[in-house]
Amino acid sequence: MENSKVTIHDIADILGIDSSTVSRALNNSPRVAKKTKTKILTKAKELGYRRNHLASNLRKSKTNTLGVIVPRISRYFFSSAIAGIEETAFKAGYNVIICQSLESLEREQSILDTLLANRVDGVLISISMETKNDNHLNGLKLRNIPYVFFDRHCNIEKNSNVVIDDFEAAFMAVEHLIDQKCTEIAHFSGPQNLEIYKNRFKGYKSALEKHNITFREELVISSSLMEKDAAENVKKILALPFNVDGLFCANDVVAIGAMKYLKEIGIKIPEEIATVGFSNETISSVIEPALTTINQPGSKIGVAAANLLIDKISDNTIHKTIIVQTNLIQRKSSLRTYK
Amino acid sequence: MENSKVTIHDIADILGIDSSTVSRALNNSPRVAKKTKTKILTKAKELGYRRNHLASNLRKSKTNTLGVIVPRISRYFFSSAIAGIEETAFKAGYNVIICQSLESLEREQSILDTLLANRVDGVLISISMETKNDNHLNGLKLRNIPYVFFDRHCNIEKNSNVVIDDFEAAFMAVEHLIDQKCTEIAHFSGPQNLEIYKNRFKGYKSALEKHNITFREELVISSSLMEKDAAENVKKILALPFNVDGLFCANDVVAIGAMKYLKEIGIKIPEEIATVGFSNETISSVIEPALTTINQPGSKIGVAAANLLIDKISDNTIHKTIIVQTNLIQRKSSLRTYK
DNA sequence: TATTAAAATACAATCGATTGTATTTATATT
DNA sequence: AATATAAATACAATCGATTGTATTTTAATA
Repeated sequence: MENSKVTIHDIADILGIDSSTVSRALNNSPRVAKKTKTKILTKAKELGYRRNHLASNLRKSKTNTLGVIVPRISRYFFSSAIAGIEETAFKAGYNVIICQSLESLEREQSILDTLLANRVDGVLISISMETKNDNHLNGLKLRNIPYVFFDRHCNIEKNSNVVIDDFEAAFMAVEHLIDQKCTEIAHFSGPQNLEIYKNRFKGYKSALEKHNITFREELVISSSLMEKDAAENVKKILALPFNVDGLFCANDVVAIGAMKYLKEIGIKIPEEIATVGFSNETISSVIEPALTTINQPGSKIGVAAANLLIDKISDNTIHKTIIVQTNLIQRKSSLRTYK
Repeated sequence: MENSKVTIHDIADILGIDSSTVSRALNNSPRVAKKTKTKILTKAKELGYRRNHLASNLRKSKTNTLGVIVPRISRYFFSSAIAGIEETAFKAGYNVIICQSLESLEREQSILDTLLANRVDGVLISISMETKNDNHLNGLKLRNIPYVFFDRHCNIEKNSNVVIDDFEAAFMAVEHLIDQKCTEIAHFSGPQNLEIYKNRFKGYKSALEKHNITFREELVISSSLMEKDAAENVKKILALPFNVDGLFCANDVVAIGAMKYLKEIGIKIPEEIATVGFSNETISSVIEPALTTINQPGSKIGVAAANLLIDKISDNTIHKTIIVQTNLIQRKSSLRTYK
């Protein structure tokens, strides 16, 4: 007969011992004799006892809850990161509150308020496109609540991050285009306040330099990287007096938007414009031609971020940046027969 | 100077009144004089007071937390449902714990244990493919913890559900294929223990009957509806002595898998086989030809389910089934020039 | 056996907010 | 002004688990 209302006092009363001993036994404290422990554990099981986390947490002033803030839960990368976070957190006895900023700084701030009100033990955050710094994390800093950035981070010292090497990944992607004999490569970049897009841009530029390809400012277009931006960006590029034959996009969504528009106006991919994206969304393997892209291991990043945060909860003086390996997935959108 | 350690006692001490009055003031009780209320509220704001939910919930024995169980968070339908749930729950002052069963009954059971241990106030669940009934919800029933099924439900009386009309949607989809002059329509169905797949099948059959098209058992294939099942299913269908010219799939994932394979072996879509899916995943508008499918409004379903659960939390005698409207999105995979 | 150290258990305060009951203060009525 | 009534506030127990300190029991040593 499982009854949720069984408390340590009930067990104590039945066994004629003190509730503090019961508590210690249930926490496997060495201060309780083995014989008593088994007696208590048996009775607890028999009565269907379940620890009341509210009471326990109140006493310990811990909530065993982590807050997670992502721009959008429906993006495949974030949903797999969340899956990794949940998995790790649960194993360590933490619950997770998931919130989406929808790319709005204002929402991000109000979410942080909510998380504070809920006294989370730590926060995992991937910042919105509008976010320029970590000022709005002041509440966390003041209360010494640890936080870890993952993927979209702030370039600020003494922060902890789990990220990929955006520079290297972009470098790899662009070098691949060059390898496919592209000579005029355009780049669709994201908001330049975000480190990841800055670094992807730097990687792009650096790859061009290495291979002695002229870098042209006009071929770099920053946008919010939504599907709706794609056609506009493509038009701008095509209006230029350069014969663009390669396109490196800072995410898959804009890459796919661009491909759709290019196909619409009859430009062949990859023959006329070889295209590479970033993130490996589910759609990318489905579109035709399938999109070459950088694979970001979402789940792995989630696991690493959660573990780092849990470490920081016991010792918030830890400052660490973990870099997770990415790889280039070569698909048809960029593979062309050498001319 | 915001300090998270401010309690009602601090406020009470400073103002020289009792903490119970402070508590009542903060809860806007009519038992406190207006003047005192403003005095307390002002001081609370000044000190940066934040209610400790742990203490409050312990006393009220409520957690203000909802549990959500979905098969897989990365499916677009579920992530948008979750977004709707979060939104609604937050507004009503609830937190949400999200868990994924990964289509495993065993995991679903252990998640329910975790949710019980966390004393959630209610549960929203979309059952796994392995789940056959609601026996494993016994823990919830015993403790009178309300729960609401959404999308994937159990066909059990006195349960509350937020669902779509799978029968009607399937009927609509198949009628559309018939309208496109398909005469031998195959159906890829899901596990028959799930109501939604049973109903989609019934809708399929009923549409055939209405239009005097012979129903053939061999043209119905049940599988787990994963991408890996698709090619296998298609092979079975093509091996039959019927000239299949239409395909209605119980979800988009298997539909897309089927399309990929059909294209591979040179069968033209929609000319030779017109195809319709179910759920409107993101990929479906991207694949070529774009997939005709049933649009399930995930966010709307999430909102409705959360609202219904919150209602049940105040009165668990409510038993209600809400049906959310779907619509058919016609795309190229099924639209063929009339022969 | 007496004494001491160590092991096991009991006592009691605490975490912060809530709420039924008791008491004080203010207002209204005759 | 005296009394009755209502309004405002104070008191104190409670939710269930944890934990420092005190006490009792057991084991060890002389």
